[in-house]
Amino acid sequence: MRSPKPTLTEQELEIMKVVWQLETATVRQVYETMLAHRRIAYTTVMTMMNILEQKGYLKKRQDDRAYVYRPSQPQKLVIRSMVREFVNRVFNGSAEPLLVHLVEGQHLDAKDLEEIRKTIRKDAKS
Amino acid sequence: MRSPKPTLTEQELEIMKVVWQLETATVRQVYETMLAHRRIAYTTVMTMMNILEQKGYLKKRQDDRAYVYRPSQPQKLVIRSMVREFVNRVFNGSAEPLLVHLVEGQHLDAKDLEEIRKTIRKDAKS
DNA sequence: GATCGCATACTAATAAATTAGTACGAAAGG
DNA sequence: CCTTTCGTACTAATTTATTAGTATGCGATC
Repeated sequence: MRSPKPTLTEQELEIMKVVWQLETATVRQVYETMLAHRRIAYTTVMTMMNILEQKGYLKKRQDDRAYVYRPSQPQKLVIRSMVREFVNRVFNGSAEPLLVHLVEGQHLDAKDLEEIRKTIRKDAKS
Repeated sequence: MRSPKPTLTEQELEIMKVVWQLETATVRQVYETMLAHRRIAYTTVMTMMNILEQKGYLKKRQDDRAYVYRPSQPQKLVIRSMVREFVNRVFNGSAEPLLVHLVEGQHLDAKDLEEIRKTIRKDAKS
């Protein structure tokens, strides 16, 4: 199972974000957290967490009465591969045009740019 | 019709890329182009181009026997809003972390970074 | 020990995305 | 004119995504 993991759908990502946030979570905890943002059924959350486990994004472990889930990969890694996929899909794999869009599209303000400059400098030395 | 256009699905984006490339295209032209990359039926392409027209991404005009389609918006604009959406979905709207991912994730090589530095400098002055 | 609360397993309804088939008309070629 | 070609319109099968219901079990409480 050297999983080239199936990709996360929109809703699945929402769940993953919550679990990453909580680090470890039961269905109920995720459910409660999501309820704060939108109407959703407990069983919906459960179904999706099961799917996420099948897809290899979550691991579950029995604990007392309920399962406790935890991410099987750090958020950074997963998001990184989502970025890679997006770049492939939209920009045919080349990241530079994405940058141009970000800079030109007012997605980034002056503070961001300063941050980036620093990051680049640091990175460029290594 | 102040269209907050429905978003493009994966396959629809493939079609749009071809049409942007050709600037103006019939179903057959798009079909031929796509055939070079993968097996697909003529009618599939037609169906999708109809959907794209309904969604407001393509305009058609009768010309001789077949319709001629053209993009109703420039590629840059559409892609920009896809980027915005992605940033919203994955990074809760803040673009800076995306940058960090790009830089750290070996998506960008040294030449890219130089390019970006220039872009940023230019942009920062305005 | 019957009932309530909470958990899971299993099932399923609905919607959206993807792919394509069939019918049919116009025109082009013989 | 009849057949082939190419085009559209309309229909639809299949898959994937999204959302949730129902059945059922277990432990705590009255």
